Amino acid sequence: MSKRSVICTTPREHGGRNGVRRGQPEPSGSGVSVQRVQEIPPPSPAGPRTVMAPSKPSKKSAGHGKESEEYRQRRERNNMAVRKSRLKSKQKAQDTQQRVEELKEENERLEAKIKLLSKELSVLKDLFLEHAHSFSDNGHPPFTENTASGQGSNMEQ
Amino acid sequence: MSKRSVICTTPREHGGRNGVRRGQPEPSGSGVSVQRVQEIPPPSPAGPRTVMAPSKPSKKSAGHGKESEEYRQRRERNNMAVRKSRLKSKQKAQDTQQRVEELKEENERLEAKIKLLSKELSVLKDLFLEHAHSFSDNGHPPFTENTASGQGSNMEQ
DNA sequence: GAAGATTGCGCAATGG
DNA sequence: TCCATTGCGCAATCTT
Repeated sequence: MSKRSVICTTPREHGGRNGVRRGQPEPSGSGVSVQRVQEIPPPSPAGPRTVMAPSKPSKKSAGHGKESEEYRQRRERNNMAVRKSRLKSKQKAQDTQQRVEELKEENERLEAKIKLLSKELSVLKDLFLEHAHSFSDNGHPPFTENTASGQGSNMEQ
Repeated sequence: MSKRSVICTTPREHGGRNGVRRGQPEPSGSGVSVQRVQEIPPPSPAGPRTVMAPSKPSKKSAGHGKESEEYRQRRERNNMAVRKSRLKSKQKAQDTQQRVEELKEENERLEAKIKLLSKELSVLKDLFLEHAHSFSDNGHPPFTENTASGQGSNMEQ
């Protein structure tokens, strides 16, 4: 069923990395609020390790620190691309599903039509048989083509 | 159409680690305490960074550190579930796509069959018309049912 | 070769 | 409580 998870959608933030990023205008196309919250409430007791962390983004707006400014901009763009791509993907899946429904419907229609045609054929054949002698009198052989085979059972799907 | 509402105020930082495997990650402050409550995290420390360090096996095996041991176990389980779920999802999408192909093929078959039946019907009708007089001689009116209408054009797809 | 599109992966919230 | 789903961000790739 449709599920509308109302999850929190923090536009940015979540940062897989440590989150928190310096203010960046960045109008994320989605038009989401650019609110950003704080994170990491509980400071780790033992001692926060910082392994891969570049260690100190003190001056983030540095010319082009790998982890600031341009980086952030690229991340944001990629995030948008990802959202877009996923939306598209989802849309496609939905379309495919719908296509299945449509095809199933059409199939039913076609089968119904086949049934009808078969029936008509059957009736006509009966009529033919019923008056076969008439043709015979005229020198016409009843049936010669595969057109007529049985009565109600035609089809070999 | 799942819509996302902006409600949650993500307090914690997501540890979107990179694809690297984390042997013994030590989520120092992962604020995993509260759960299911989405309220603004009162504490808004000025120090925004807090880089969560990936490893650093100091002594994470603390008896039950909120962010170690049980936490890690749960995360791992969830990750497995996620992988499984995604695999399943992907599989389903693939199946659906395949279903479309199958249905399309069947549709073609059905249409071909309809074409054939229509042709047969047409032929029979022609025969009927050709010998209509024979029936007339027998006192049979040519056609009375909707069964026969035109010649080559029957039905409205 | 940089920008955008995909894809795999992990996290967290939520549904069941 | 556990597992399943789902939205999201990051990073590696692939495509353009």
